[in-house]
Amino acid sequence: MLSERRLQVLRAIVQDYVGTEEPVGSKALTERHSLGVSPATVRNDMAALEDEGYIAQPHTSAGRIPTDKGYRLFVDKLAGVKPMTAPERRAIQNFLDGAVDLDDVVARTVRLLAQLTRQVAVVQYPSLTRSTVRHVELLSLAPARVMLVLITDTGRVEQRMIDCPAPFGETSLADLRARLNSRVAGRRFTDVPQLVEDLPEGFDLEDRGTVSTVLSTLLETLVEENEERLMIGGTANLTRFAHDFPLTIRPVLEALEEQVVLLKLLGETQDPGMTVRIGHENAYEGLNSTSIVSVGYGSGGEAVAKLGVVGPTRMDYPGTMGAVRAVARYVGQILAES
Amino acid sequence: MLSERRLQVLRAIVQDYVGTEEPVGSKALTERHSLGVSPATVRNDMAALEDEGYIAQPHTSAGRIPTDKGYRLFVDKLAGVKPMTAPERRAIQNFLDGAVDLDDVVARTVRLLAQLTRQVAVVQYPSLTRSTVRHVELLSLAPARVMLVLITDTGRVEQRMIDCPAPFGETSLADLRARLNSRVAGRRFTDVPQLVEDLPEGFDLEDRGTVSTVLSTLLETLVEENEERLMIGGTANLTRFAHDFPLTIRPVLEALEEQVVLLKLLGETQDPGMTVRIGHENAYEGLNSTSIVSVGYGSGGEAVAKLGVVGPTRMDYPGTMGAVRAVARYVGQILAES
DNA sequence: CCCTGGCACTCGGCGCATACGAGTGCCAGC
DNA sequence: GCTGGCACTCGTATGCGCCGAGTGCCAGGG
Repeated sequence: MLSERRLQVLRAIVQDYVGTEEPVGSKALTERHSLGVSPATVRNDMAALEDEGYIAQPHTSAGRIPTDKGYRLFVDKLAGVKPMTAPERRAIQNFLDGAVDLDDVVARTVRLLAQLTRQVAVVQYPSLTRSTVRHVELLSLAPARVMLVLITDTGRVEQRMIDCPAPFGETSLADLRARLNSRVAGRRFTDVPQLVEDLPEGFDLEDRGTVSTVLSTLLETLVEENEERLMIGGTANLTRFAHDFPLTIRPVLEALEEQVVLLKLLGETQDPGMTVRIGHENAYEGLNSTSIVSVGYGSGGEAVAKLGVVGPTRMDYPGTMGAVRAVARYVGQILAES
Repeated sequence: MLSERRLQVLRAIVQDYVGTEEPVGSKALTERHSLGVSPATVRNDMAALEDEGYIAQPHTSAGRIPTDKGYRLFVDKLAGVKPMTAPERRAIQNFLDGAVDLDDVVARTVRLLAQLTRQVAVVQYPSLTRSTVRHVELLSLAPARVMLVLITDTGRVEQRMIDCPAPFGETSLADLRARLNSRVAGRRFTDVPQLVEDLPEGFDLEDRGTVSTVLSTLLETLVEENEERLMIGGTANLTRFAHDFPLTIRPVLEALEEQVVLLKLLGETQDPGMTVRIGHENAYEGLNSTSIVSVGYGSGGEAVAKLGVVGPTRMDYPGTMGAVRAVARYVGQILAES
């Protein structure tokens, strides 16, 4: 177990390193923080911290920088979440209040997060898995052509074109629309398959083929859309910490384009609260020198999706966590209102 | 007017520079291209080309690199469009054929363009301005709450929530839906305002407020959605030509996030064919060291949106133009089919 | 037992001088 | 108008030496 002072030393190292982006030495530490002890003592503490793997030297006889393990301890034990100031909270609310639809909410959220944290922001579209069906609409575009429109309670809309095996009358369509909605409206997506199973039986023989086609398209849409989408913003911020590496920024950009990877990382944790994944804790190799701060958000108490930021491991964790938490909270409010 | 050989020298310089990314000298030129003259002669030609502003020296006594003006001449007069090979064409078609909806078409197009050109790809969603209304759907979610869903002939769907000034019955809604569609279905967006102008008059006094609200929301949606959206991909490719500059990549990333800027640049040219904007020809400062190759695409003969790539001015113009043109053609086919 | 000041040592970064070589412009000759 | 030759330029690479921040270790003192 580390002594209290050594923890303070670690905290000071993290803070200084995050601020200056340069390895921090014992002398500088004692000057900038009132630890009440001499550099020599700090050196001993640093040696101990290094033995334990919390900090490391990039080169012999240089200052120390925190390791992933050091950041982990910092986040878990040494740092709180820095709350947003009142003006910041107002700005967040104002900015989000102007949104006109779901796309706009997500787009604004991404911009906002990117600006607040000056890092890359990632916002997952509200998930369909935990959502409910608000309405299913069927439109006849041609005698044997139907458009299926699925509307969720989060305001998301998905549509599919369906080529029917046989012409399908306007009255049959209205009938199907009514029966379908009476069964699935307000229900969870996961429940839909059972709910519509026996629906074709209520129709004339000639229409059953079309009804089945429509239903299977609906189920397909539900499944496909479980591959949720992401919106990403603030990639220009990557250049801020790229003086050392076009080498490091490339895999990050690649990871950001591979939305599957990001979705997996975001989804991995079931923790309802905030998650911080530091450096090598991210399973994906290209993100080994970044940290991801994410949190669930949703309209009710229930989280329906995640949002977060991707930044260098040397990030301002308290500030970032504060911003992420605040934004998630306000987005939840906005979604609940609409 | 430049002599034939001098044009050949310019062409050789552009080709070599694009290949090697290094300033090209007179000796290397004669070795790699059979110009039939000695380096000294080439030097004279190069001096002439430099006087005319087609090439420049980064430093005294280094090789020459093409200027924007040089690239311009190259693109206009010296280079053709390199057609895709048959296997490439097949690959494009296969890749695009798998798309399930409009979002997917656009997403696949972006990926494809980025991979083919190894640059940043930009695809504008099919524009609503030149599109027609396929269907307007109205859904009653609560007594005084209506959802408006607008479906375009390109398969795009937009939805808006409407709070009605007064409760609105299911029958009135059905009535409005029918009347609205009979007027606007199949019509161009730009024509919609006149077409619905007198619609409220056919309704009971108590319903007119709601009808007006719905109509104005519809018109609003049309206008708002004229701010078209973009999808961008392949940003990781920026790092390929960034060994010299994290300084150059940043403004490009910023420009890519400012979709307004890109939309403006894409929209600026009315040329139905391919447009190449080289370096400073781009009005936006951050893109002064990039070139944009863009072309319109659409389902009929008519272009409804643009797509293209953003890359360094030192790009392979013939190849890029070939890829852009081919992709645009196939996307048009896909859209026409659906 | 822990803290402290002192001291020798390490090593990366910076400035400087030098050498190298690619490339140029010019000129005289064919 | 093309060519070969030649002197010149200048950016880059290389090697060297210095400097200083920072360390580890140790002996002494509370």
